[in-house]
Amino acid sequence: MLVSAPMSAPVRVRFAPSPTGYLHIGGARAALLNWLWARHTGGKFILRIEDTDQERSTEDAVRAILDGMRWLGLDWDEGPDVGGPFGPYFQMQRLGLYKEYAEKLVKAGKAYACYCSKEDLDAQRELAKAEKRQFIYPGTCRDLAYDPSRRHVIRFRLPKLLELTFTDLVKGAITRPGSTLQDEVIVRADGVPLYNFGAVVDDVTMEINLVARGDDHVNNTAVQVLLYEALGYPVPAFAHLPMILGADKTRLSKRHGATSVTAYRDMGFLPEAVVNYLVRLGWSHGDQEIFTMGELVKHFGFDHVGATASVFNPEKMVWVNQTWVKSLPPAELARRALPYYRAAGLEVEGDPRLPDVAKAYQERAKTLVDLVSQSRCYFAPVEMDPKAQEKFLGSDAAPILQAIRDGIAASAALDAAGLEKLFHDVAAARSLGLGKVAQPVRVALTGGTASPGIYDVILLLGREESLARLDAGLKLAGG
RNA sequence: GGCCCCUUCGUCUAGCGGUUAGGACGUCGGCCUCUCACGCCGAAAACAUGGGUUCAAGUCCCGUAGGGGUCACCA
Repeated sequence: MLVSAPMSAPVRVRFAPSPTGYLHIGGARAALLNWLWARHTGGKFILRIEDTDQERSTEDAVRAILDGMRWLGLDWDEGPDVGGPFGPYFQMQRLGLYKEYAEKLVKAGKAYACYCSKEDLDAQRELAKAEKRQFIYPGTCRDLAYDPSRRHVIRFRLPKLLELTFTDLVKGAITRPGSTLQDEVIVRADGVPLYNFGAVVDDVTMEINLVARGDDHVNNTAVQVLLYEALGYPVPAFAHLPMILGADKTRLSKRHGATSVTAYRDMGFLPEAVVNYLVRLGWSHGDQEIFTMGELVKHFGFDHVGATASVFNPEKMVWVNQTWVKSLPPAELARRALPYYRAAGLEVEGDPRLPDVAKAYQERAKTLVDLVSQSRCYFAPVEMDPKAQEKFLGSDAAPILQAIRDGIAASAALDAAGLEKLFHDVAAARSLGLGKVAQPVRVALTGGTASPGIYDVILLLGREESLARLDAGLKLAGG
């Protein structure tokens, strides 16, 4: 008989990564949705490290995952570093617990020792494959006497059943024929539990009442439901989140480019934007595209998580990021850009122009890296683009540069209105369009053809630097 | 191959029996303009397919096709 966890209990959800690599996009989304649900309901978000695969788990990966989550702003109420009442939160530190629960099952006849060798089982699998048969463990050791002195694993004794149905919050009812299930190994020969058992024991003991995870786990769920029952605990609610695919519609992987969240940090994405993009991949709230964390917490629910896998679209993520870059207060944007300036070798710390630079560039920068590279001319010598020079700093530019130079040198105080008058006067005196005046000046001042409004550029550079660069430009123009 | 899940513009999606099938990214055209952006206006672009149920189906049911996932002493 299935027992459902009472949903009136405070929500306890978890993210349980295995530390075999960095925090990837898919894991980040699973973590995010769990976190949002916990915050939405006022429940708890637990972080548990499933490090029972000793071959592949590393401490570096643990660090990378915690890093990624912190960067995204996903704080956990219980877990590594913060502890909690149901710890420890690393599975390898909970071995005694699994042993205890496994022994309970064995004593109750719900699990048994299996002495089959890996080699033997592999051979049986091969044979089945050759005969185009499905291999299901035949229960060879089901009724053997328990002999702890022989090397053995523990297998779950599958109850007789026609089929098993559980309800998924995003996919609805999912039914699995009992004939496709088998006596799964739940504890290895070395006493370390396997995923299906470790996760269930932990979810039970940590009082998790909603399990939201990638839908690559749907096929594990039937056995897990049976394990909850065998252990005598209520079954939690499940929400299986569709995969994130690459452009070729296969599961997102390294082949598809950057897949770690920290790679996006390094590329100059804002965490708000990554969160915003990831949540919209599969979840929606009407037509709204841009959400603050607060709005997400307010509106998020599994009822609007779609059941279909979605393709990761880097262009749209860039757009989301750009939208966020535009919306940050300039001083804040400047503060966020600091590490990226440093990474680019630019010493900008304490430069009072920073917020103004950010303001001038925030609607043209798609990322923080972009912001830095576009604005480096204020913090480093001009790097002249040869094509720009050839096109705009010819001999005909010399008198224009000279006129602007003289105008700036003669002006009492530099301001936008004065500069506008100067440029218009210079243009009018020669019957030129404003562009004919502004472009050579822009190239002389920035080294390129694209920049914010020319008056803003001059104001950012200041009188001395502007004059110096105009002089240098004059030299190049043969003036 | 068995089993499970999925199927609205190229992509992310709205839709929860009656809509000119809406929005967003991207694309294309135009406006704005000192460049680049931003912004604004406009265009092309979708219900995989075949049967049902119903007065009425993108919405419900079944089949087919396609896609994804999973079949370990990995998670």
